[in-house]
Amino acid sequence: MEEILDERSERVLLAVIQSYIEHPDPVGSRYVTKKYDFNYSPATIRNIMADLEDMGFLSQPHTSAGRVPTDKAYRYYVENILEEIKDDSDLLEVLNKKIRAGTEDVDTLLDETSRILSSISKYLGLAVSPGPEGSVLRKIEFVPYKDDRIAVVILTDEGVIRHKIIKNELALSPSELQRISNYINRQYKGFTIKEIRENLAEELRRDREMYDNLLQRSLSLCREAIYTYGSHIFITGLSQILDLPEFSDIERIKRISKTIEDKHAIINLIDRIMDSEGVQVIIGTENPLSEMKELSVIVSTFKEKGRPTGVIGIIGPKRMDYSTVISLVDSASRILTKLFDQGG
Amino acid sequence: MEEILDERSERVLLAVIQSYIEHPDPVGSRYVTKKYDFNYSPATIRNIMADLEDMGFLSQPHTSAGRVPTDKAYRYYVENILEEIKDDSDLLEVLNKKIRAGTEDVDTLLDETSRILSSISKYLGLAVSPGPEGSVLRKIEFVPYKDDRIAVVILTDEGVIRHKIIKNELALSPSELQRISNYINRQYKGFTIKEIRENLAEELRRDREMYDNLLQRSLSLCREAIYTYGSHIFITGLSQILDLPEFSDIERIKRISKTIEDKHAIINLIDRIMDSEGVQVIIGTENPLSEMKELSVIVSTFKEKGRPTGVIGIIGPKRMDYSTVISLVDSASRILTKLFDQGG
DNA sequence: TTTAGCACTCCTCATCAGAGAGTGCTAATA
DNA sequence: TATTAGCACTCTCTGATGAGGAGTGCTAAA
Repeated sequence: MEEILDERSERVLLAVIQSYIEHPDPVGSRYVTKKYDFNYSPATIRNIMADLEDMGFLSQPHTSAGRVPTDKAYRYYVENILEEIKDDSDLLEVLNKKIRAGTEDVDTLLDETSRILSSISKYLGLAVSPGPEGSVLRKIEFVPYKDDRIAVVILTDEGVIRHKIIKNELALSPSELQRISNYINRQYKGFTIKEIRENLAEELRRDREMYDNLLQRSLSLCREAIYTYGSHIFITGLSQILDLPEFSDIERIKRISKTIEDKHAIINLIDRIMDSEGVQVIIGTENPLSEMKELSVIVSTFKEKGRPTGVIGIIGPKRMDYSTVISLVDSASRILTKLFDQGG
Repeated sequence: MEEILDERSERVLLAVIQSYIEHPDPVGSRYVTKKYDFNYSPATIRNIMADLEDMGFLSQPHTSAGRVPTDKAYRYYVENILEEIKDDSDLLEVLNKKIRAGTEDVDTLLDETSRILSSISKYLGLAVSPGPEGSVLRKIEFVPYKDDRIAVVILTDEGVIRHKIIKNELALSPSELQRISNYINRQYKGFTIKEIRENLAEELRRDREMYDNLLQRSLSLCREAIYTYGSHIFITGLSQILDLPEFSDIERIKRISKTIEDKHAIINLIDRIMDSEGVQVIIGTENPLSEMKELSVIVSTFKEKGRPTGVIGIIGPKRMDYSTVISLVDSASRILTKLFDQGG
């Protein structure tokens, strides 16, 4: 599967990619020799580049243009060539400070993180809050609100807070609500939302005949409360990437802004990532979302108690500065993980 | 101040504007006579158009092009020509249904409303939740959370729910927190957040010497809780307006997307509107935000108990279909107002 | 007061040629 | 045998040119 290039070809490939990352113009053989002072003539480089094209690493927009890296080239670059990840302590400082200064509500924190990632990288910042599997119930409160309404507040170990208003169809009194809160808290604290959902379905089925009135009420109320619990997704910095030369094409901008608005699709994408360790790099067509075939996505999970809970990342053009971005995402996820383990 | 046009000029102006709204190409005299069958020749129309240009209603991109309406023309159009507002009951149906089906949390409701306005109008949807002046405290709860954290939940009469995590620096016990909740609720229920803020500052100053310990704690905790309370702003549908021909210019798109991201500026704009009755139309350069000089903003407040609480609206190109959009915004604000007065 | 006629202006679009960048191939070279 | 110089070729890009068209303003006639 994995092709190995001899050192010389690799150097040429690296040169083409680097040049293309700097400015998105097709790279010619002469330019490569001059800029990266090879000890070979343009003709030799041309031969090598022709070989690289045959192997699928480079492509030509048209016969007499220079070469452009393919997705395969970027993949090879990320896998094999990339220098060690540098810890950019300046940026980390900013990130760290901002994160600590802010509120501790996870949604706000992630929104902020996404913005920071965007402003440092000049690409799109991405952050996804813990979903039902990653959210451990800490406390649930049923607070009487207007006449026939109840406000439910859910607090999780991870720091996610969610609220919801539901109808008080059974006309439960404040003291009953208090008792229900207590019951659910006793019963389900420490379980993930997903586990609670499943448990609840089970119990409701089982208790249908046993018919303990308050219990039934509690359970169905609780079910309603956590029914809509899901990840929140933050994508920020659209105006940043509009400055990039590859987005001078309006059709592209349209596609991208539609993709960003469709958060549903992105949640699906994220689900696949949750199982993997470390920083994930998804280049162009590797992405199952075809709308993102001209973009690369760099993501990493952050963890709480060793379990992946959420995702942060950066979305940018394929010709992005991978080493910087990867280390940035990596560092950010470490910072968040540390923060979570302290704060938990 | 207000110029009056004779009927014939007005008809010509109307024709130019309507044509330009249909498609953004400069309108020529011949086209006007043909399309809107005037009983005059192109030459006559030309003379009229030249007069309208002198008066500042029309302008020419270049000597031998047709005419384009100026901001002044749109203003005149909106003030004088616009037919009566039509109640588009189909759209209202959709809006009404969607709004009722959704949750009752105001932020979610407004987000949804903004999306609906956008999808119906094909422009940007705008919605702003009640700020400190428009939010009447219904209930505040201090819930013990992690070790040294308190979750504060604020419920308002309008249906806004806000939560915040604050540090429990004074190590207050759950029962103390309960007592504080009770105290604040008794004291401040029915006041707006703004009033509470002012009151709180006052009381804190007064009590500094009197020194009732729990009271002091309650007040400062409460202050911290409502300190950050502010409007939330929802602007949706960027990808919608990218399809419009006037946004085929990238620089424009950049400007607009930057403007949208800077919600701060928009909040300022909104503040001015809160005092006015009915639907407001802000055309191009009338807008204090210079970044929006190529856009028009149609907004209206919605009310609770006769008091304006929030704002909804539509942002689009200047050559928008004003009568439809105005009636849409008007209807939407009525629906929300009704909803609020029932639900309150 | 209205309109026909006309010269004029300016934009748009297609065409074309020349410059430039880059290639692949071949033959000479180290 | 690997490398390189040379060269013909291909393709894009740019700017110039010119025809066509839409629309105007002005003048003079109806």
